Amino acid sequence: MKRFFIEHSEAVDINHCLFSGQSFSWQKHGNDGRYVSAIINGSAVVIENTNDGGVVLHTDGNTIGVESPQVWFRRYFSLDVDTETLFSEPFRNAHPELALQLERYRGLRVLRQDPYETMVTFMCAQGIGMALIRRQVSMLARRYGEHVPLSLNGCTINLYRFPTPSRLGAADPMELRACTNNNLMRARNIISASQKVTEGCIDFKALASKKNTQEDIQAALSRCGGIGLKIADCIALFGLGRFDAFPIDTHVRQFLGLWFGFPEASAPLTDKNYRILAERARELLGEKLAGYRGHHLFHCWRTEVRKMQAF
DNA sequence: GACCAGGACCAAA
DNA sequence: TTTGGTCATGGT
Repeated sequence: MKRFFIEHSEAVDINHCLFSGQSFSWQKHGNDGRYVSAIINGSAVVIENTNDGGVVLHTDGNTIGVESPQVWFRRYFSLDVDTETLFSEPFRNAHPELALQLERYRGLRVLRQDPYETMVTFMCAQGIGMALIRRQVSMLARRYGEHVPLSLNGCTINLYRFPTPSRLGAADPMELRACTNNNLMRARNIISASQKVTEGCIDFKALASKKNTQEDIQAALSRCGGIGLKIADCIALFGLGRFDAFPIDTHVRQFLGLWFGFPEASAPLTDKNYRILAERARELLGEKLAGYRGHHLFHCWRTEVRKMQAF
């Protein structure tokens, strides 16, 4: 493993990032949890938290994907977004108590993750708890992903690459269902969507283009079975780097009602109501970074109000 | 034992 | 257009 010291002037709360950014593949190591590991863009990556204005990045090569580790870190943790001034002064004045709570999460980053991995992961996230979601993703990688043993400080860590689209596309649904909470429909949906990626019917690079509106992306992705508005928006936000996407789940709906008094938030989340709420949220938070800001609100809500289990 | 957990989808009203 | 049931299982 090679070591790269990554200095960053902006605050980065790695642990919150990795949980909140849906990075189910990360693993924590050591009693103090100082080391976290994963395979990103085909490279083994270990982040060592130094808590002194930097992190040490351990990788198995000089690049991650096609980028240098420094460039990768900046892009993956979206350090190009200034989270110090994420919420405008008018917003902070209008919601002073909330603004104070949000201060604690300034180091939270929305990650730019692999779109295919993001897609499959969120397809596993329907109507069940976090523990089950993480287990499904972990089982998929173990059963269908390539094994990568990693040596760190004399200990061996067993990592698994996330399966390729062609591997999952060729899987037997009856076998795959063991990894999808025994849900046969979900297994079939993942296989079908993976085939679409392999065949090029779903082209993430083209989808991410700024030329596409949120509606375009939602329409293209929800042609896949098992992907509705919410999952499509999650793929856009976390996998396509579209920080204007604003996914609304049960938690988002709750805080839109409680914190901002949106009357529509008390109604069920039908497609029509979803679109109304998303539009109102974009008006409140600004178009360009609505999803990024929404994720800070989400994480604050989950941590302060609805206690979520730790990373 | 009930209820909820980071939904999608179909049929019926 | 909205409502209700279904898929599934583990934690509280």
